[in-house]
Amino acid sequence: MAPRIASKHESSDKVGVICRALRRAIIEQALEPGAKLPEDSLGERFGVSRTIARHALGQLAAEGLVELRRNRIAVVATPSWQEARDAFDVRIELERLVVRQLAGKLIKAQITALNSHVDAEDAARDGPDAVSIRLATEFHILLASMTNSPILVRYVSEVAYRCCLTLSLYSRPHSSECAINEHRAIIAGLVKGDHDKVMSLMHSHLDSVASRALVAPAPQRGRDLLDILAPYADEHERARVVKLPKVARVR
Amino acid sequence: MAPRIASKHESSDKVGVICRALRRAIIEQALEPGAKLPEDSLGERFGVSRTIARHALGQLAAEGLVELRRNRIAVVATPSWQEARDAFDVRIELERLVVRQLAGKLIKAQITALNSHVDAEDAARDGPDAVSIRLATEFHILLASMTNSPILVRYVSEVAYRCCLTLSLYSRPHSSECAINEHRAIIAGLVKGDHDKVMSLMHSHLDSVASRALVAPAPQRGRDLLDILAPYADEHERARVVKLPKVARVR
DNA sequence: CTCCCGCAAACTGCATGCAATTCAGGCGCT
DNA sequence: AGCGCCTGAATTGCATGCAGTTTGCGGGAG
Repeated sequence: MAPRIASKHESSDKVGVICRALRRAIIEQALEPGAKLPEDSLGERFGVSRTIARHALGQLAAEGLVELRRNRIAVVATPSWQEARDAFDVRIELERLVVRQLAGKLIKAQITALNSHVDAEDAARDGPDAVSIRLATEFHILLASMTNSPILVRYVSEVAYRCCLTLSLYSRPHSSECAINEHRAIIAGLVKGDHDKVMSLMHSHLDSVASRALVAPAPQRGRDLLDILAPYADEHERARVVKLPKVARVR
Repeated sequence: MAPRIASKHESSDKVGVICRALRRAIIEQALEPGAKLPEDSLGERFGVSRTIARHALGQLAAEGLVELRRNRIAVVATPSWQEARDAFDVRIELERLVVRQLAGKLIKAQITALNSHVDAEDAARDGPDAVSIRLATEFHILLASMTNSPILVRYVSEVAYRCCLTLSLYSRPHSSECAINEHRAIIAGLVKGDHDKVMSLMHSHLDSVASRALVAPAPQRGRDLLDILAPYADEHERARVVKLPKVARVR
């Protein structure tokens, strides 16, 4: 097949494309924990060779989203309850750092962006759980990205994705309503600039997410990998990780 | 810490071997920031093909130790002063979590292990800086590994390595003496079990390491002119909305 | 002598091929 | 019928080959 010329100098990163697609499929629970990810199927679906698919799996494994056992088919990670708890513990500390850095320092455009993201969460409340879970996660990533600290962004993203994973393992039907209000409260706290207050807001927010999530196992079984991946195969690159959602498009 | 149970994110022997070797070479400053890492040289040196070397570089890039630019030779990462500062900020939070979890919970064997590690640091005081820096870093990783939280271990390791990198960039001749005493104090605090005390011990320890390391945002080692100029090149991209927007001495 | 252009070497991006290992299920044995 | 072995298909581990890009150097023009 004809290799397309890279019109955008960034989008010829095939590994990155696959990683983003799989990440998204995983956090939207299209790929459940334990789902198999054979290299050829992936390569075929995304139109690349096994080499590339393999490389992408390596990256995702480094992020903890995928488990890679030697000579075995890669699977979506299945974090144990304890690992999930640990992930939330780490996440709480990291996000406390995020809001501590951001409190009182947001500029207007950022506040606008946050508010419209939460509006999008609101709008998605009636939609599928998968989307609202993803949006809720992306709110936290959006927040982290405002620190302009690449390290912090990366770690918060990773750990948030992993927490998302555990949600799909241990959580029962999602009720995101309160989470949305808590997000609004956090924004308000950030604007107000009270460091301690907003840190404790974030802390209790994540605590409550964690305790809602970590109640009891509720496994469900899956479908065919190829079907699941079909919607993700050609990425609509618009939404990198977090971007202004399709609803309230500001500007 | 034994590589016995390699629940290590990355898969097999060969990639893991290369990663560990390079990590160590980097933190011992055998490979300075900016050093080139061509795939074939690596492959030849380690007796593997480029494919494997490439995969290893991908992993290290995910950890932030290596910079991977498309169609360009991979290089050892050269974190900016600000990135270094951010890394230390994250590290402080993570390690506070570590000691909070460990305070008063260490068993005798662990205490012994910690003490003998610090003894080793002591013994290496007269040796080359590289070794004592590595040992000091490994002390923190050893500590983290005692939490039995794989996530925490991974993040602490990563960020500690990155801080190490920073040290080789910005730090002047290392004086590890006080660090050793601080390590002993932390062990003592952990045994005693006073959570707040040991958290603040760790906090001030890392703070002092950071401030010893990040004295001035002026790199002094022989670096590429282009690297030095990099912060000036992107201009608006670099505008950090948070974090001392005014006082920052851009130089 | 300096600067610029262009070409060859070096290097990466990626696909493909082959050997080794695991997986699935059918057959024989008890 | 149950259990384990054995065999072929599926799948991974890894090396190599080819094409496209970058680098660096040498020669010619100014």
